[in-house]
Amino acid sequence: MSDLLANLNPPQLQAVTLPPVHGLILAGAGSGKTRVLTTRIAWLISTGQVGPHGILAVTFTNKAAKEMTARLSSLVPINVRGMWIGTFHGLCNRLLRAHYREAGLPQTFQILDSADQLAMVKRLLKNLNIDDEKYPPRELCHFINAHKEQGVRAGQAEVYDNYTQKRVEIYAEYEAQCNREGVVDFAELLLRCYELLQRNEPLRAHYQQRFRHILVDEFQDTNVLQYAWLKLLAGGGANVFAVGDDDQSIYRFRGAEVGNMRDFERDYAAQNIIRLEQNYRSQGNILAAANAIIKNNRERLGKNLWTDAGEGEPIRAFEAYSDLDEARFVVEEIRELVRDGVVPTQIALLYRSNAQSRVLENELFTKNVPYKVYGGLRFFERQEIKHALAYLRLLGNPDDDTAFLRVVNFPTRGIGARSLENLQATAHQMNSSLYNAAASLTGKAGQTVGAFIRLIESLRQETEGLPLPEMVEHVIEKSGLAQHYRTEKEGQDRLENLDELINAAATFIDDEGAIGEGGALVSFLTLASLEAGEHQAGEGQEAVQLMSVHAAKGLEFDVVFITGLEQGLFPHENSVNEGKDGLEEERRLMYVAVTRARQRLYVSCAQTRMLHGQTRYCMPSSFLDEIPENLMRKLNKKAEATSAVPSFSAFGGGYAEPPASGGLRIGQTVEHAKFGIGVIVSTEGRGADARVQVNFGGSGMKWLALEYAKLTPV
DNA sequence: TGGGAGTGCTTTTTT
DNA sequence: AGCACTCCCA
Repeated sequence: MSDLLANLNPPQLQAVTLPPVHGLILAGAGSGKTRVLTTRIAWLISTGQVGPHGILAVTFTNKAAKEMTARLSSLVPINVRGMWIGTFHGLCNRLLRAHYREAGLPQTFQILDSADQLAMVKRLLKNLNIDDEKYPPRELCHFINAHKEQGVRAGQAEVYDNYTQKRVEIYAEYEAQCNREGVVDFAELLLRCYELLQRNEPLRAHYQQRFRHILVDEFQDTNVLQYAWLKLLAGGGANVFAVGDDDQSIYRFRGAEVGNMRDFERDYAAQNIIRLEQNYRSQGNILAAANAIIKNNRERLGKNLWTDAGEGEPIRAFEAYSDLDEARFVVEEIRELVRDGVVPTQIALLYRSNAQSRVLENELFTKNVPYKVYGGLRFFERQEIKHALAYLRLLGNPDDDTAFLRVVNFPTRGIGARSLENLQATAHQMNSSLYNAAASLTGKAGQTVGAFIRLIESLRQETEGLPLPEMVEHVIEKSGLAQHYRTEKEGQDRLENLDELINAAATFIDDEGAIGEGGALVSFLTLASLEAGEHQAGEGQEAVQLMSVHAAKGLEFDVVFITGLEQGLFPHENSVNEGKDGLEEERRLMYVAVTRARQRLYVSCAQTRMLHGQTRYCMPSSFLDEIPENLMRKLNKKAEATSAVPSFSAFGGGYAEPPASGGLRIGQTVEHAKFGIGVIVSTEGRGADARVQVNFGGSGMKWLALEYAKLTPV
C-alpha cells in the first residue's frame, strides 16, 4: 500500500486518496493524470473501499482504456478483465448487448461507422427522392449526430423553418430505417443506452447500486449526452471522479462541451477541486512558453504549470521562405539531431492539417530519413476489409441493407443499377429488407439477385460451426473477393490485408477467449466498428513521427517541431471566422502542441505555401508573437526574413513570377485604414475592375476593389 | 459494366 | 494538387 502511494506529490496524493465524495481534478499537461487515475482505482480496491465490480472507468479512446487496464493490473493483483473499464461507446455497447431485448434491439445488432452512416443517408435521400444538393448527406449526418448527442430524437427536434422541418423528417426516416435493419450508429449506442436506463427503473437501480465509483478521463471532451449518461448512472449515490484539463479541450468541433467542467462544479457541488500543476515532462522554457500562450484565453478555470526541471534550451524559431524551405530546414535539423544520438521515435513533426505532411514526407524520403505518418486510412476502414466484413455481417443479419448493397454486386455479378432500383422499390412496398424482398423479384433481376441470395445462404451453411478465422477465410475465398483482387493489378496489398483480417480473427479468438452474446462473429464485427484504428501494422520502428496536433494529444517527445505556424493555417482561418471561441480553441491546440515537448521545441513558419494547388502568401502566426522573446532563439538572419517576396536568387527557384496589377504585386505588404497591415495574396481583373485578395492576418482574408479600397504599399 | 473525363471540395477526429 | 464522386459513352 505504501508502495502504491510512494512518490506521489501532495496534490496527486490528495487526489488519489480523496474520501468517497465527488472530485474534479484539473490535471495539466504532463502532470501525471493517468497515474493518478489508475492509482486512485488501485487504492480504492486495495483498501477494500470497493470491489473491482463496483468500479466504472470511462475513457474516450480504446488506447487510453487499454493503457489504464494494463497499468492497473500492474498495481493490484486482481483480474481486471471483467472490470468495466472502457470507452463510452464500448461500455454502452456492453450494456446494450446484455439487455438487447429491453433496448428493443436484435441480439446481433451491428454498429454503423461514419462511412456506413453516410451511405445509409445517401440511400435514404435517393429513395425519398430528395435533392442531395439541397440536403447534402454529410451535413445531414452531422445534423442527426448533433441532435443525438444533445439527447434529442427526431420527434423532439426543434423546427424553426421549412428547411429544418425537412431535415427533421429525414432524421425520422433515418431512425426508422436503422430500426428496420437492426443497426445503430455511434451516437445511437449512447443515446439508446441512456434512454434504456432512464426508462427502465429496475435496470437503472441495478447499475446505480452496482457502480460505487465512477471515474472519467479527459472529462473536458465529454458532450451533453455523455454528461447526462454519467449523471444518470451516478444518481444512486456513486462518487464521480472526473479528471480533465480545460486548456486541452480541442474537440469542441465534434460536440465536446468544456462547459461540462463548470457544470460539474455546480451539479455535484464539488468542493474537491484539485489542481495538478507540477509538470514532469517539459523543461522550463517550454513550459513558460505554453503558459504565456494559454494565458491569452479568457474562458479558463485557471491553472499554471510549473516545473523544477530547470530552464533547458531556448525555443528555436525559424522563418522560411517557402514550405519547401521549411521542410529542408526541418529535415536538416533532424539529421543533425540523429547524428548527435537522438532516437528518431523521440522526434515529432506536428502540423495543423494533414495536407501539410506531404512536403515534409517528400523531403524526408529524399534525404533517406525513415518516418512514420499517423492518421490516414485505418485498417478496418479499408475498402477490401469493409467488403469482407459486409459479407460476414450479412451472415449474421440479412436485414443489414448497408452491407447488402455494399457487396451485392462486388465482385460484379451483373446486378446493375436497374435491378437494384427494382429491388429497392419492391422492398419499400413490402416494408422489408432488401434481402427479404429479393425473393419477390421477377425477370432478369430476380435471376441475378437470386443467385446472390443463394451465395449468401450457402456461405452461411458452409461456415456453420466453423471457428471464426476459418469462417472469415472461407467467406473471403468463396465470395469471390480473393479471386477479384488476384486479377486486379493493384490487388496485392489488398490480398495481404485480407490475410491480415484472418490473422486478426485468430488473434481475437486467442485474446478474448471470445464469445459474448451472439457468438464470436458478432463480437468480432463489433470490435471492427468500435476499434477500427487499433489494428495498425509497422509500429515501433526507428522512425521520425509525423502527425497532426490533434493526433499528438496525450503523447510526448524529446524533440518537437511545430510547423506551418502561419496566420490562416494555425490558427486556421475557418476557426478564426467562428469568432473568439474558435480562436481560443486554436490557442488550446497550440498549447497542446507546445506541451508535447520534453527537451527541445522548434517552431517554424513559411512566407509562401502551396495550398489547394496555388501559392499562398502568409503572415507568421499570431501565436508566435505570444511566445515571449526572451525564451526564443531565432535561427535565421533577420535581414533575409524581412521581405515577404521570395527572390529567385536567394533560393533554388521554383517560384512563379508574381503578376503585376495596378502597381501592386503579389506578396507586397500593404496597409489599409481599417484592416491594418496585410499581404497581397492574389489579383484579379485589370484597370477599373482590378481586385486584390489581401491576407490581413488577424483581420482575415479580404477581396478589395482597387478603385475603392485605399491600399498603401509599405 | 466499367472506365475515362469532368466536377467540386479541401481543419481538426473518436467512436 | 489530389482525391472522391458523378456522369456518360463504348
